[in-house]
Amino acid sequence: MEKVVTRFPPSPTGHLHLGGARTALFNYLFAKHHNGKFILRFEDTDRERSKEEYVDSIKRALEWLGLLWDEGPYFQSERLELYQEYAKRLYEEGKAYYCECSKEFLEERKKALLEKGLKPRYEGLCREKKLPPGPGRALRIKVSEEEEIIFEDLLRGKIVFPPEEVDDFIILRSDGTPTYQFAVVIDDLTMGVTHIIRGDDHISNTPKQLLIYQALGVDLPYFAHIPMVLGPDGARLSKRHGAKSILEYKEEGYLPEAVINYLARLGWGYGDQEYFTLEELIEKFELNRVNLSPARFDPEKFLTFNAYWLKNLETQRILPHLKPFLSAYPISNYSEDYLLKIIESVRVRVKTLKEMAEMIDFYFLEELKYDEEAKKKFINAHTKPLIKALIEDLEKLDLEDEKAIERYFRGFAENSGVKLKDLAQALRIALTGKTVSPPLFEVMKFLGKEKVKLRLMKAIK
RNA sequence: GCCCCCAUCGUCUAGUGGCCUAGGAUACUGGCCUCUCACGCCAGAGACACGGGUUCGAAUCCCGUUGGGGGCGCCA
Repeated sequence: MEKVVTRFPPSPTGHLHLGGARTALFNYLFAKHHNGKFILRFEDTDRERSKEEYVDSIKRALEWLGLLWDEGPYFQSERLELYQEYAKRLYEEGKAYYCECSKEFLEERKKALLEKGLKPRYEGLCREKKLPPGPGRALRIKVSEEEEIIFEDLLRGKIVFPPEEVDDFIILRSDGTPTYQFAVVIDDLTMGVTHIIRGDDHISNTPKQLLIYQALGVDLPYFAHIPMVLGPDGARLSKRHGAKSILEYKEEGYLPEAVINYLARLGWGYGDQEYFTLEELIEKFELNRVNLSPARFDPEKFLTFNAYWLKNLETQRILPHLKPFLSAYPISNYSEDYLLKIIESVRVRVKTLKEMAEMIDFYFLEELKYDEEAKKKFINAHTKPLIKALIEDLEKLDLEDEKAIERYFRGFAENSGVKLKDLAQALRIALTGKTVSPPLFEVMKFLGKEKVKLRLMKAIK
C-alpha cells in the first residue's frame, strides 16, 4: 500500500470542540497506525469568519491533546493562485464556464423552484453563453445531467446519488477565491492525501468533489465518513448549542489522556476494552471497527474517564497538568517527590484536577480555611481535652509510621471512651479545615510533626 | 419538499447466521469494606424500534414503516 496520508482541515471560525477533536483523532490514529503522515490545514477561504485567534486556539488544543501534525499547518488563504491555476485549466478545457447570474437572481430562482416542490438547483442559464472571465462572474463546473454519481465509502460501501442531485456548482467565486468544494479537492490532491476521514455530514458533499476529481482526470482518494458526535439531547453538537471547546475542558481539570480515550470510544470499539492510551489506540485503531450510527456525548461518562486516568496515570505525568491549578500556592517550596506522594493519596477521591487541587490545598496553606459549621460541631468541649492530650503525646510518636499511628489512635480512642470515628472528624477539621480529606494518618505523615502540632493547638484555641 | 446516512440496556458499546437465556462499561438500586470522602468488591434492575420476508435457524441478510441525524449557498 502506498504511504497513508490523512489530514485535519478545520476552518478557523471557532474553537476546537469535541466533534472536531474526534475527527482529528481518527485521522491521526489511522495515519499513525499505518506509519503514515497527518497533515493540519486551515480552511480559511471565508475571510469574513476566519480569525487568527481560532487558528491559535485550535493549534494549542491539538498540541495539548498530543495530536501533533507531521506537516503544515497549511492555509488555504495562501494558496489562492494554485486554485486559480487549476480552475483556469478546467475553464480552458471547456469543463467549466463563467456565469453572470447575480446572487439576487439566483436567490429568486431558488425560491421559485422550492415553491414548486422542486429541488433548488442552478438551471444552467449561462452554460452555453461562452462568457469570458470578467468582474462579477463566477466559474461553474459543468455537470452531466444523466449519470448517477457513485462512490465507495470505506465504512458504508457503495453510495449512489441520482444525477439531478448535483447541479453546475460554483468552484471560483466572482472575486476569484475558490469555494470550499474546490479548495478541498485541490488541496487533498496536491498534498497527496490518500484517505479522507471526515464527519458523515460531508457525505452529501462528496458527489460534488467526485466530479471535480473526474474533471481533473485524477485518481480518487479513499473516503471514510464517520458518524457525527451528538449532544446529550441527541441534537447536533455545535457551538451554538453550548458545545465546549477542548481548551475549556483543560481548564476544568480534564486530562488529555481522558479526552483522547473518551473520544476514541465515541463511535469506535475494541471488544470489551474501555481504557486505552494514545499509543494503544494507534496500535489498535482500524476503520472497520468504527460504528456507523451517531454517538451522543455523555458528560457523565466523560467525567468517569477522567477519574479513571486521574487514578491510573503515573503521578509524574499528572503533576505537570496539576501545577496550573495550584498556582495560588507556593508549591515551589515543596519537593517534587512530596507533591507526587500527595497526588497519590488523593487521586482516587477526585474526578478532575481542579477537585484535586482543592482537596490538597491545606498542605500549602499557612492559614487554614475552616469549615466553620463543622468545626463547631466536631471540635467541642468533649473533644478539645482529647486533642490537648494528643498534643502532649505527639512528641513520642513517629508520624512516618502510619501503621503505628493508627494503632496508637485506636488505643487512644478506646481508652478515652470515644469512637475513633468522632475523634477522627475533629482531627480532620483541625488539620485540614474540612470534613473530607485523604486518610488522616497519611495527612499527618505528610504534614509533619511541627505543622500537626501547630494546627492542633490553633484549632482548640 | 427532494436526496443521503443511521437504528442493541438511559448513554457508550460487544455481537459480522447457530457459541445470545444478548456480553462489557457508565449511570441507577441494594449490600460489603471503612477515620471522612472516595476507590474497590458482590448482587440487582435495564436493550436487539416495528412489520413482513429469506433460512432448518436471524440482533445479525433483504424489503417496507417508523424514528433520529445530515445535506440541498458565490459557508465550511
